[in-house]
Amino acid sequence: MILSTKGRYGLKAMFELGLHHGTGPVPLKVIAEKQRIPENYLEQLIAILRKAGLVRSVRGAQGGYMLMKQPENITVADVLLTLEGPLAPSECVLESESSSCDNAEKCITRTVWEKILISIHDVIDGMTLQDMIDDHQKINHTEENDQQENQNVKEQEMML
Amino acid sequence: MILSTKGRYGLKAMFELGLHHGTGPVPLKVIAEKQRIPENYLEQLIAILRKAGLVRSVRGAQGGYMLMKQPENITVADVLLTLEGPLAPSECVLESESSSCDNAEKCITRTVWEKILISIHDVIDGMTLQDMIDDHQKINHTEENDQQENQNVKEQEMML
DNA sequence: AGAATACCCGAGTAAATTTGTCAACATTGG
DNA sequence: CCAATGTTGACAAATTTACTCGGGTATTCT
Repeated sequence: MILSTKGRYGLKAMFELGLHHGTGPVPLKVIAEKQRIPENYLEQLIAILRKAGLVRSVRGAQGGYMLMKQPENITVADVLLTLEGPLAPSECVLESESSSCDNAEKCITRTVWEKILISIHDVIDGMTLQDMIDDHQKINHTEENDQQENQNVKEQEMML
Repeated sequence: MILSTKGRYGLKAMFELGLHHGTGPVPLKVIAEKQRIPENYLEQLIAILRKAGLVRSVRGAQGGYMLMKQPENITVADVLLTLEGPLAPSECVLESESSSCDNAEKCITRTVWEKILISIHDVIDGMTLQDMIDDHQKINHTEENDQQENQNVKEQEMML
């Protein structure tokens, strides 16, 4: 697996927060249950996201977490890079270590890693939480366009 | 890092074999030294590549390894998938496990993983060992086009 | 034949990472 | 106050990585 559960759980959690954006803080417990993430573990992950400035917390009863920015201003890359670190196929294509690859301009495999890295970033930089929410709405509506609206809400609660 | 040393070492080794393609078997020791790979470890990796039908071996003195197919018929994907397994960002986008994602059509993060997977495959399926060799030759010639040919050979030995 | 060379195979393992768990504490709303 | 919730840091089992090692087998050269 290319991504660890950190990135996978983290994006799910952020998507969940996106769904509830503008409706007050969402408790950790709720995020964990709806997205099927171990609550104690999510605790650690969301702390990382908070320190990175992607979510903010409200302490105390009726507290919880909410997105720090609008869903259209948070990319998938923001979330994944925060939790996973750089998604480089090989260390030699990290900006911080460009000098460590002593024969950088001669290493042919390096150009392969660069192309992979670029293509990954094409995807994750170009996709925001809002895009994910839009996709989600679209799927929901095309599948249940003859059902009641409150049913839609109930279905949303079950999304992975 | 997205790839482990298996994939990274493996592609380097295959590239090295590509450089020597058509000139008889290359001993493991030579591959290991030129590509700076621990010889004992490479032994294991190349065994996997051999079982996958990507290289063949010639035993005995003056033996070694060579590509099973032409460099233009071996893709980067062939090598990486053999050594790393599927390069899926998440297990839910594996063909073998499509049913394990019980809410497959509803899981929005899954569509993100799918897009990443597709973009990675666009790169690795579309690139062969011959492409890498061509790139390598091009770099070599533009940098040393006024030097002797035997110097070129010596430089090749030093490539990572 | 015998030595050198090379591949083959399986066990072991130290270090790092992953994937959590747990407990105590701080803060807030009612 | 007290119940709900976030905050923090320590701990740890399980897995993976990245090898090392040792002995065995096969082939070729001289």
